[in-house]
Amino acid sequence: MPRRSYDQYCAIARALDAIGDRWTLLIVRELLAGPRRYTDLHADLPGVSTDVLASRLREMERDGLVTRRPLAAGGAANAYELTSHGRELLPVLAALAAWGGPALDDRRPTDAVRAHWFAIPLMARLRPLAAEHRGVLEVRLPEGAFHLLLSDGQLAYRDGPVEWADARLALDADTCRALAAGTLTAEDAVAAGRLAVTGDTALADAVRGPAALTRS
Amino acid sequence: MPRRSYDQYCAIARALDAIGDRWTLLIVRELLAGPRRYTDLHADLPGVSTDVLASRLREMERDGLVTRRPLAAGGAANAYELTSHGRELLPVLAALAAWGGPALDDRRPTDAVRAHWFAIPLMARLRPLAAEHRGVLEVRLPEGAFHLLLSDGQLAYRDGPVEWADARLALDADTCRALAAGTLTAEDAVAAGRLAVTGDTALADAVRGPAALTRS
DNA sequence: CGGCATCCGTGACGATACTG
DNA sequence: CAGTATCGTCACGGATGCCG
Repeated sequence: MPRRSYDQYCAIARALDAIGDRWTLLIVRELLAGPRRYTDLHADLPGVSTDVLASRLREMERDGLVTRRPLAAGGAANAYELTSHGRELLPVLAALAAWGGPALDDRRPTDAVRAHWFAIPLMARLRPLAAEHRGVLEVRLPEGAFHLLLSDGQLAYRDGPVEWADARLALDADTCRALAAGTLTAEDAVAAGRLAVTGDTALADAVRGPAALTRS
Repeated sequence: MPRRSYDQYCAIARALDAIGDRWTLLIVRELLAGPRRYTDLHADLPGVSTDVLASRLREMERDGLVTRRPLAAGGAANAYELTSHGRELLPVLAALAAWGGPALDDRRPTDAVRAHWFAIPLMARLRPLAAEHRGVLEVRLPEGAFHLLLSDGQLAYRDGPVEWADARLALDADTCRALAAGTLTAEDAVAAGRLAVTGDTALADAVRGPAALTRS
């Protein structure tokens, strides 16, 4: 809850009391990729000032969204991690991503880009796949890599590449945007040389197949 | 988009650029109940200052979320109405309501209450009903009334009572909260005298029946 | 070097008063 | 009724400094 509460007996207003402040939901987006350190967060949230980031993390800890854990005994390094209450914000971020996706049609020169920012939009389209497969799907973009964890219909993502993956995608940001938007199918992207799918697992075959990543 | 953009090539950041400002999503919540005038909005958004409300409406009009329409020729009265782009924010509000619902467990004496603020949480639980029935469902609380429009799986809500309804619910705010949270079934609420369902239509029977408004 | 705290300029916010 | 004008306060963003 921010300094200024809406003071309304309304579920939406209560939610906005907790996560309506500037940067808060973007911090959740970062922490959904796994535990991160202060410096990592600051690097992947271009534009946030140091004091605002520290202040938000403190508020989120107080509100039970985030826990702070020392990385090494005696060291000053902390890892910030979402609580289960914080992870439950994924549907909120997914809804926001679905609504804001079309606004990615114009890419401004001032825009920062990180690979894992495409994880949530992609997850929305991979949900049917997650119901039938489990495994690790790595996604490589020129800007970096992230990987998706599929198991029992559950989906999660982590930042960075991974040593072993059931399937790997290689593509650029615009292709990733088009796949997530449903304006491009994986088959068409492969045929156009914009997407490479590697791996000889069932998951890799499923990603290549016509059932996944179809046009919306 | 606010004066301060996040400048991130990310669907979530783009969405927050458009609707992340204070009060914006609550204005959407109000306008989802149908076209409203400035004074109506101001009355149902306790705490918002007049200039901020006017400023938000201007920004939302510029961003294509809202249209302004003169009510009478020559009169100064305008009606603000959501565009289809604005109405597509309903899933975002539904996700926020689902996440923020548990926070309604503590009702603070400073909290304002409006009946139609329960519409979105209730709609989430009535979605299966909307797939099978069409009609108008009025909900009366001590604080006021609203009604839900069901047709072909679509759900919408309007503020205020309605002349004719297929079914009417009468209950208090806490019962409504419990029904929306899934901690109370309609059958139990009727048995406890906390809920009255009137109407002799199929919709009324369905609301009374065990299939709708069950425990979560 | 990571993790903030402090200072400062700008702008957003909230309350009140006022106007066509 | 439907906003605009004014003003004090606070939040934000940028830069810098401190301290283990």
